[in-house]
Amino acid sequence: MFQEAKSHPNGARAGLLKTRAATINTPFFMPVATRGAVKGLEPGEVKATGAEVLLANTYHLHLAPGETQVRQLGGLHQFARWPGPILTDSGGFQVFSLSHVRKITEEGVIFKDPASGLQTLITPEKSMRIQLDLGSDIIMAFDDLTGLDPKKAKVREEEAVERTHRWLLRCIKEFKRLTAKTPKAKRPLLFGIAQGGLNKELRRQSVEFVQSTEVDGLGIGGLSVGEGTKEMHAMLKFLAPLYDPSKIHYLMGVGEPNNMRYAIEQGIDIFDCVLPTRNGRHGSVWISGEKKLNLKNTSHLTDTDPIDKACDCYACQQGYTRAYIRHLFKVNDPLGGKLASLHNLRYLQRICERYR
RNA sequence: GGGCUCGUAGUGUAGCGGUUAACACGCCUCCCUGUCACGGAGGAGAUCGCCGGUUCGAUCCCGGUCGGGCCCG
Repeated sequence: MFQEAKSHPNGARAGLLKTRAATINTPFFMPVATRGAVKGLEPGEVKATGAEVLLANTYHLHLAPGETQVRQLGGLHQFARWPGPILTDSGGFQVFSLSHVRKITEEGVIFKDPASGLQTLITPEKSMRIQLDLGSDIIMAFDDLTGLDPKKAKVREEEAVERTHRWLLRCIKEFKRLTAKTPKAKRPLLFGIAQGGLNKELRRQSVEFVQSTEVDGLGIGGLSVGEGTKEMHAMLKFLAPLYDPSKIHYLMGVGEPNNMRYAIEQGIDIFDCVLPTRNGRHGSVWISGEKKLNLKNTSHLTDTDPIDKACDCYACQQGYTRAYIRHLFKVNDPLGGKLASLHNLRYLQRICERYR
């Protein structure tokens, strides 16, 4: 359940999201723990960056170790030692990101696991079951996400939006069936996802449709998939007045600092993104002044500054120099990626904290 | 002293009588948005040990020379 506490003339708002695991202040950013871990980081380290909710992935955890295994081991919270809320992505994004190894039908999506070669059918119903088995606190509807292929975009986009809506109804039905006996306070939340690519009319219809259902939150999907910043911002601005203020608004996959700020001022409450951790592991960090720094660059060979003098993250506070972290990257020590990840995560958390 | 073998980018290796000499690693720069991802894309870098010969043309063939390695005395 979401409760708006205050809003700012700039469009940003702060509030509380009540989940069965904890009540969280919004806006917030979720680090991505696809397979149950924020790559290379322990839960305590992630928490220390200010993160309170983690995002895990239905498809990846279904493949390994499997939801039955996770359930038998006490659920994802127990398994991964993260007591806070966990949001699970439905596997819908993999319809897009693994588009070369999947086939969409009305029933669901057949994925071919590139590692084992095994084929798996994920349907809206199955996605609900997996997420409940995992023990997720915020369950995402299974959606159909298109890319931005300019040739097929229009037809495919309409089809994707309509299918996403049909699948949402199936998700809700299955979710209700499976949680019928669960007391309301112990039930996870269910978020629906609006699609529509860069088509405003489709987007409007989709947002309105999703908000008209019984979902607890509205996910904005299908952005940050290759469109330019201008297009994305224009869409966020267009959508802002359409949101139901009593619902929470989750912009899926966005986490580039500028985009996040912009989105918060367009009424967005939740974010997730792989950028802070993936970029971190690849040596790229954000520093004050909206700058990006590549720690692997030779210019840091003898650089005794911390990543960012103004930063309060663990890596900067410990006094690790850019020269040292560069060295770690050069010799392939995972500590480099870890420190940079912690730094980037903290950078995004500070943005959210300021808005709160 | 005799025989054999090797010498090509920072390193390790390909290669072939014929236009810009290949590959891996390393190096440099950029990229990454609901994670197939310690990943991806570009780039710099070699007078092919040296001298001479054969040839229309030599990194490649021949001779010499220098350097490394192995074997026999």
